[in-house]
This record gives sequence, C-alpha cells and structure tokens, in this order.
Amino acid sequence: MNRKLLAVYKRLLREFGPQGWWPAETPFEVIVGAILTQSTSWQNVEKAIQNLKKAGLLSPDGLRKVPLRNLAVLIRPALYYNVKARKLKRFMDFLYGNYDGNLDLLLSRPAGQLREELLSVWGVGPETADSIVLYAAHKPSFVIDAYTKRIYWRLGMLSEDVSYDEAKRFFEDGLPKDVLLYQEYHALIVELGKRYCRTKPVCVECCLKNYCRFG
DNA sequence: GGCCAGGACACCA
DNA sequence: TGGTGTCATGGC
Repeated sequence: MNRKLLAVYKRLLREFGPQGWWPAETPFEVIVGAILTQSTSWQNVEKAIQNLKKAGLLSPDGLRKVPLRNLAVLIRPALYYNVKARKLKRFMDFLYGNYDGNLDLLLSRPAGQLREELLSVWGVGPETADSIVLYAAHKPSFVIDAYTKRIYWRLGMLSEDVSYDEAKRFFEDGLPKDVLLYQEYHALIVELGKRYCRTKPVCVECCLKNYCRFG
C-alpha cells in the first residue's frame, strides 16, 4: 500500500467530489465511447454518440450492420472518424465471431483474460482495454492515460518515460484492489488533468501549485 | 488563427 | 524497440 497515492486520491476527492464515471448508459456505450475518445475530447465524442443514438444504431447489431462509410459519417464529430469507424467494425467482428454478439458473455470473463482478449482486437490498445474492463465489466484494472503519467511524473512518483505497464503496476501495487476506487481515481485524475494539466508547462505548474500540495 | 484533446497503429532504421 | 508520422473535428 502506498500512503501518498491514497493521500492524493483523498485530496482529489475532496476537491472535485465523486465523479460517478463512466458517462454512459450501458456497457456497450462504454465500449463505443472508449474507442471514440482515443486522443479526443469527450465533448466531441458525445456528439458522435448522439448521432448513433438518433440513427438507432447504438447497439452491437446496429453497428455490425451499418455500412462502414455511413458509420464514419455518423461519428464524424469524433476525431479520426475513418480510422475509428474501422475500429468499431473490428470490435463487432470480434464480438460476433467469438461470442455470437453476446456482450454479457464477453464481459463475464475474468479480468485478466478479458483484458488479453480485448488487446487482441485491432484498434484496442492498453488504455482502451483497461477502460472497458473497469467501466463496462466493472472489474479491477487500473486505467493509465496521458494525464496520469504527466501528473505523477510532476509529483515525483513516476519517471518521465515510464511505460504503460509500469505505471499500471505502480497504481495497482499501491492501492487496495477495489473497483470503485479504481473507477473514481482515474476519473478524478482526468478531471484534474482537463482543468489544469494540459501539455503546456505553465499549466502543469499551475496544476501543481493549486491542486497538488499533498502533504 | 493556432493549438490540442481521456490513443493506437504503421513504418522505418 | 524506439522514434516518428498518420489520422483530421471542434472548442477554447
């Protein structure tokens, strides 16, 4: 257990309150959002998801059947829409090819196996896989993103060039294995990052000055 | 008008 | 295996 890691969590929780992530209505929506939000602000992702909803396509069967080109047009507000349309299609191929479209069955797999399977799908990298395991399957798998590395490097708790897996291990070894804790912690880090820790150095300093004095 | 978002993959040496 | 390029909208 890492006391400082827990202290930072409590400080963030006090500052921002419970986040209640993920902002989605169903596990399937979590998965679609996780792919669409790759290197993209959530505001843009929401527009794309709304388009899918209006078109009545926000379901495994809907996304499986819609032509690639139409799908790309619908998710245009999310960045890199051609690539992401292909990624969504690949995921549906995987879901129907291996689980007959049964999402519950896929998500019922043990966390470690689920993560490995997700990583085998083209377009699903470590962060996307962990987001799905944690927020769609509700199983413990800590999510690392650019904000996490940036903030904990500035806090002197991670090295600047830390790998994804190393950072993940650092958090999982340092925290109780608790799904709700993992969910809230990552959401709070993103909230802090969005407000104060953009890439510009001055903003990172600002973040640390105002929000990262953790005893 | 410019910068950059809650990444992942291809390609190259 | 690590570094760099590609993808390509919309908000601030």
